[in-house]
Amino acid sequence: MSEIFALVDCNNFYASCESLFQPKLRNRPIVVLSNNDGCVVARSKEAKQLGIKMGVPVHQIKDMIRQHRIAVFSSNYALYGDMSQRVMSILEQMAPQVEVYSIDEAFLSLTGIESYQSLNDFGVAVRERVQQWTGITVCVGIAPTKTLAKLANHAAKAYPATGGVVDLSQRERQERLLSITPIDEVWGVGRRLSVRLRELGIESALGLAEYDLKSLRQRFSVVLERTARELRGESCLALEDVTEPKQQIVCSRSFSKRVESLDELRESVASYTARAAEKLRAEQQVCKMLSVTLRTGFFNPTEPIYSNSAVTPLATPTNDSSQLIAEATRLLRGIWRPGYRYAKAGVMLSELSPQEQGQADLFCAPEQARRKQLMQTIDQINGGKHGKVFIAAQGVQQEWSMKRRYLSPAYTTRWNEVPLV
DNA sequence: TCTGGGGTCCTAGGACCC
DNA sequence: TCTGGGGTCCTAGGACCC
Repeated sequence: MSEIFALVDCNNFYASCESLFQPKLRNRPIVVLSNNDGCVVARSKEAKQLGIKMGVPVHQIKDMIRQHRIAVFSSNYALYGDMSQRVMSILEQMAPQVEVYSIDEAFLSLTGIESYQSLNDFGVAVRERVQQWTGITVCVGIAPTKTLAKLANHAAKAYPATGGVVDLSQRERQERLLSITPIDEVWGVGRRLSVRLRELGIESALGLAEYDLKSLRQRFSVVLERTARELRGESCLALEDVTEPKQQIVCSRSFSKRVESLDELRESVASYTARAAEKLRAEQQVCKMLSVTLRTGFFNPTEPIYSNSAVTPLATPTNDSSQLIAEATRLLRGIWRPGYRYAKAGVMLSELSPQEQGQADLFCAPEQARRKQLMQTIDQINGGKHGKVFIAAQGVQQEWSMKRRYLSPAYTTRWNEVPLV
């Protein structure tokens, strides 16, 4: 039996989440900004129509914002994460297997459902239910490989006449779409590769699909060869519905202002470490390696540039916040230099392994057991996220912490911010 | 003034071993 | 005069994704 995948992708996800709770914004241009309110990371349909590009720094479009009365939001990940879970749980009810691929998209396995339901009807049903139950509009692309399903989804978004569902299970339809799809829109072909492919005369997705596989592998890599095979309809990428444990955890942020003092840097690095350690504990893992990075800005040519990082192994693998903060602070002291205006710092935990459960506790030192208890208690109070209880080294004022001037309320995750009707 | 953050996979090349 | 070759492991860097 041949495989069938669907890719379900939310339309303009962050912007849709925002307008959902402010109906007067419907049909108006909306942009959502990156952390620190730096660049545009999401746009409503109307904002796209105004020609606002993904990733553009917000200060470059401030005239447009005023002129077209564009609604501007800081990223509100509490809201988007919660809406995402609602959408995903509907998909899990409807499809036998689901791979949550990102905050706003999921691959489904539809293998076998054709015997009792048309693929297109299934796509339409998914679209309608998600719309009705969450208010979010999705598009559905259906095809025998993930890469083709991506392409189908792209077409469903680009051509409203499709009604938001494209079934590419027929070979003739695949070829027609491949021939009109520019090479850089193929999943797995980024900016660099598309330049090199065009030099070889490969302009369209069809061009890549029909290119000699062996020379693709020789000139590029097995990855691109796989993409070409997938475009031909040969499934090389399986549905990964069991999530593998993470291999590394990163927490880094740009500051809201330039930071020079070691004290403030220490606060920020302590905060990022605490956040990373929370994620590590939520994963039920421990880490063996810790690294700290920091850098100045590099857009301003008049400022001296400096960037550095330091890494250390841990004596015993751990996920204890205070222990990790102590090490991170030590690393930071080693790479901090006075006289620079720092723009960003970050922490990375790596060489992760599963946390030992149960029995091992019996033999670990009482002090260690107490610390473990303390971390568990903190996580419980904070609900597994960062919250009210924290370690003093993180600082209280946090003047460096990121700008979020246009943050919407936590409509769905905080009782006192629930929308009133 | 103002330019995000968090991940994965693959490859080439060096170190080392026999 | 003649100075091997194959294998593994690790790391840094490049490319991609959202």
